[in-house]
Amino acid sequence: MSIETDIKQTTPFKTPYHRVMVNLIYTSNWIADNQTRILKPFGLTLQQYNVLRILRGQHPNPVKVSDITERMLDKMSNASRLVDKLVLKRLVLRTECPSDRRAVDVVITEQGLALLKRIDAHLTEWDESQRCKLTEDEAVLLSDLLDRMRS
Amino acid sequence: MSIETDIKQTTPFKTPYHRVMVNLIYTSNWIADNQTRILKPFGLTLQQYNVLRILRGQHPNPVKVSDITERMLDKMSNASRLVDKLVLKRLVLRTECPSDRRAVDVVITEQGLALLKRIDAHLTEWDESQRCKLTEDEAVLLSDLLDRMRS
DNA sequence: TTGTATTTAATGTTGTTACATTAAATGTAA
DNA sequence: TTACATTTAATGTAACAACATTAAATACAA
Repeated sequence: MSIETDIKQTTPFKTPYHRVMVNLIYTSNWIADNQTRILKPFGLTLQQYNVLRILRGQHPNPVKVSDITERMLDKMSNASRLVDKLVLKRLVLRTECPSDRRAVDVVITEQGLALLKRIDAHLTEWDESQRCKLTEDEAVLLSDLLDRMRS
Repeated sequence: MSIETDIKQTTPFKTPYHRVMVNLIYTSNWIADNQTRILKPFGLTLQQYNVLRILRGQHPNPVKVSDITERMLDKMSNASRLVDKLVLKRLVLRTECPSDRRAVDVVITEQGLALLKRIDAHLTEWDESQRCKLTEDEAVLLSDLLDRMRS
């Protein structure tokens, strides 16, 4: 369905550039909504899930809170409080970094890894179900266009 | 810059499909951040701005709160409270819908239209500055790929 | 070493969002 | 009409985000 139909736009967009901006935000929200719905039964927000993924990417090495912030999709202020939540759920461990006592090392626990594994099955299923809509070449092309947009 | 560099991704994405999902959310956040920064001096949030645009699109006809909700880019629960804020700033008027007393008609004021006009100049300037990054054909292609992704 | 700037994480505050609930108006079927 | 379901907006709430500030540790230059 075209973006105009989706948002019940009555007047046409001024330019294809404006159309693509609106379409991007709409599509991004659509993806985030889908993923949030999948994560909800597991008691994780999208952001908490992203933090866990970052930690798994470095496992078994620790990641500093500042590094987590840098790598989050939305550069946000609060990796600290997100890690708090994950510590409460015993999905990560927080320890003082030995080489720099300002910094805090965060590591994903076995429990965290196990949860991610269960969730990945569901998210992958959704990914697969979407996959047929674009060919692999089109997915590559789309990513390249996005990269150039931000360049 | 490629999405991998932007988010300091160390391990490659599993598939081009996964890459495009991450890239989409990242790019959408990038656009929203830019627009939010432009709107801030005018005391509007991105959502409030979007509501005003929807109202301008129908001006001088009123739009019901439920219609606003339907047309918002992120289908959110709170058009009601957003309209509250805009009423306080005298940018919109809220009146009971004569034909259905459950519904509430919202209309943008002259003051609202004037503010939008001032803001549009700035946002258009940003749009223009970004425009050279994609040709018009590429913008059309990008929108089409996004539409198909959601199809 | 000392003083100053910088980095890092945590916290305080304010506003926003997500979700559930409420209350009023309307639609509908018996 | 009456009873019941549905629609609509508003509100209560808890969690979250944005932004500024704080406090501690470190870097660095004089």
